[in-house]
Amino acid sequence: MSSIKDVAKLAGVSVATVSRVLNDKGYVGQSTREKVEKAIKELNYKPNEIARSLFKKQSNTIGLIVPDIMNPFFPELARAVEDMATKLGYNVILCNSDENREKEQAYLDVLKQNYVNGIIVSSNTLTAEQIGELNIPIVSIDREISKGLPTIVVENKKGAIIATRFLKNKGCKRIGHIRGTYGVVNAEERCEGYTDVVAEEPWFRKSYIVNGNYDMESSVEATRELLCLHPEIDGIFAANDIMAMGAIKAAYQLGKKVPEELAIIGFDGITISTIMTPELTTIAQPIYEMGELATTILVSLMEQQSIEKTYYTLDIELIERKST
Amino acid sequence: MSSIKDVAKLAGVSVATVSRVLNDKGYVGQSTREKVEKAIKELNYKPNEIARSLFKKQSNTIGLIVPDIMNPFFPELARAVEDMATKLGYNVILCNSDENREKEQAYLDVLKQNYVNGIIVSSNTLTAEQIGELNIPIVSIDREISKGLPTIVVENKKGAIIATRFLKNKGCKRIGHIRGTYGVVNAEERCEGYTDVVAEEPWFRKSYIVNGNYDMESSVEATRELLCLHPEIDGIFAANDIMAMGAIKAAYQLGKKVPEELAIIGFDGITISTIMTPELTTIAQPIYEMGELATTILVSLMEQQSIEKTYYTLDIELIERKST
DNA sequence: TTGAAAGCGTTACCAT
DNA sequence: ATGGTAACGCTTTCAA
Repeated sequence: MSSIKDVAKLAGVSVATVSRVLNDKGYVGQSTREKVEKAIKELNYKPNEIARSLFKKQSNTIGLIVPDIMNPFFPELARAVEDMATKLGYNVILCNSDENREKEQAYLDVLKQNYVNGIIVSSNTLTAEQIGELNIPIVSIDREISKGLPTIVVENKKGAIIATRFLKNKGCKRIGHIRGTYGVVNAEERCEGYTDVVAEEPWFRKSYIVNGNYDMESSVEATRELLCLHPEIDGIFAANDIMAMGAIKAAYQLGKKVPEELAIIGFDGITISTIMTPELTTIAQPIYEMGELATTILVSLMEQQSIEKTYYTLDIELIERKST
Repeated sequence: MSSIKDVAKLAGVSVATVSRVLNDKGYVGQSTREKVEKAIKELNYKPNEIARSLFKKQSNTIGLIVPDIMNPFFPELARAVEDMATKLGYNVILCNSDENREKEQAYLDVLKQNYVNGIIVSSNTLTAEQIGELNIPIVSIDREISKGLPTIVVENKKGAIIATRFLKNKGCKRIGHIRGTYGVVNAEERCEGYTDVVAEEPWFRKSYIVNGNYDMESSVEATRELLCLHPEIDGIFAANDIMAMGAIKAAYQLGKKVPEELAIIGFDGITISTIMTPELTTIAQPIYEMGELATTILVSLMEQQSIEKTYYTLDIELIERKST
């Protein structure tokens, strides 16, 4: 790989001059510029980003930390972040924290050591102080960390309320809930929303709520338990789509017809939920938009542009399909 | 952030000494080492990876370029690569090429400019020469680029043959094929396998093969066309699971029962294929193993360890579930 | 308008 | 056993 020195030598100028044309900064004569450009092309020279980063203390990169890359929600989000980041001239490093505090901290260190300009994170272990110490722009997505931090979330509670009410209006007499991962903010909020709606029902008991881990397996398991314990259940609100899909599967295994005997509604609106049979009814988040918005805000922060607002609560939308 | 100089100053030694204890290289006295370690802890010092990379011309990072991060196959692969890379002490940068030549080239440049130690790529536009020019270890996964290059693939043709024969043995009289993306090697191979089995059938015509793009939408579309043109079809081999899921959906829309009136088999064995209703019969690739193997091989290459073999054709496995 | 040189944070070589 | 220093490839300040 040729370096700036090679270009300078070939063009018969100093490296300073080459740097100037590279960055379009400072004065450089027309003919000199042409010479340099010719040399660059001839050598197929590409600036060394590492050296640049060392000097600038910035690497033109943003980090994206997600808790579970196997949940389609996050690839969809990642896709949006990547698209927007590319558009704005940044690269993205995708990190999978596995919902694990140590891994997350390790990635944070790595990102910092690699001079990322900013980080988008979906975390429930990170605290506001930790972020403060990091001393680099961060936006939180999908999960609120602290009211004061730049954040993109949706109205989780409201969504859960809509979902549960919807089930009720559909005629469900007994509604169960598959909770999201214990300790995750949005899981709490969605559970609260559900509870708000059913708390007053005479039939309601704590055991109508079972724990899942936002993944399929745990949901199949949880749903089976739930349905064995409460065979009278005729409606389930799952805290995300993957778990809703797991619930459908469990219902199928137990010989319950969806939606005839059991209505199921999810949360997220991931693309894949449309190809289930039956297609999944869900509370859809504007996933792509969330990713774009997070990126835009982060970049504004990084580039110190003043922005009106950094905490966004996006709206969700009930999409009725065939599982209810 | 504190630098090596700060540590040296605090410990009352030279930066060279600090570097020695950091890397456990060269002589350093016991008491000196302790002083330095104390200073490191006190300052919470973390070496600057960028500076390290600049000197070493290596960034302790491997690049992973995939064509479509929305297809669950690739997150699963990415997950395996990431796990193994972390285990071996490397970070991974995930890039989504979108099956697009320019994006791919751009990422290749970016990775190179960032001194990645090696790259794992799933590509059908990349040529052997391009890779040679890159002058950095590369392993190709999921798609063969050239026989001479380190490669992890599966027996695509054999898998396709097994799939098609299986449909035949199940009693299907007319079998159609949803092809993968045009121009992608494994799509060709899978199509060949299918053709091998049905070519001699009296009913067979070219129009039993329709084109999909390895994604859901295109497959729904293609399947509808196929079934309208050939309503007599009672078996479909889709070149990947996502398209098989699309086919199930299309069948459902057209009022065809799966598997009673139409058997459908996919290819890949992605996790999500188990939660369809009906669960998808598929030719499963050992996805996680492929990712691990690719990473192991790449790292061996990077660390110049001699390795016996670099071209791996892994075996596939027919998993019979409910869609056939 | 251009060039020389310092500096970014490391590592490794050469002295001592 | 330890320290000084050149070098990695770039940007920017200061002089000319």
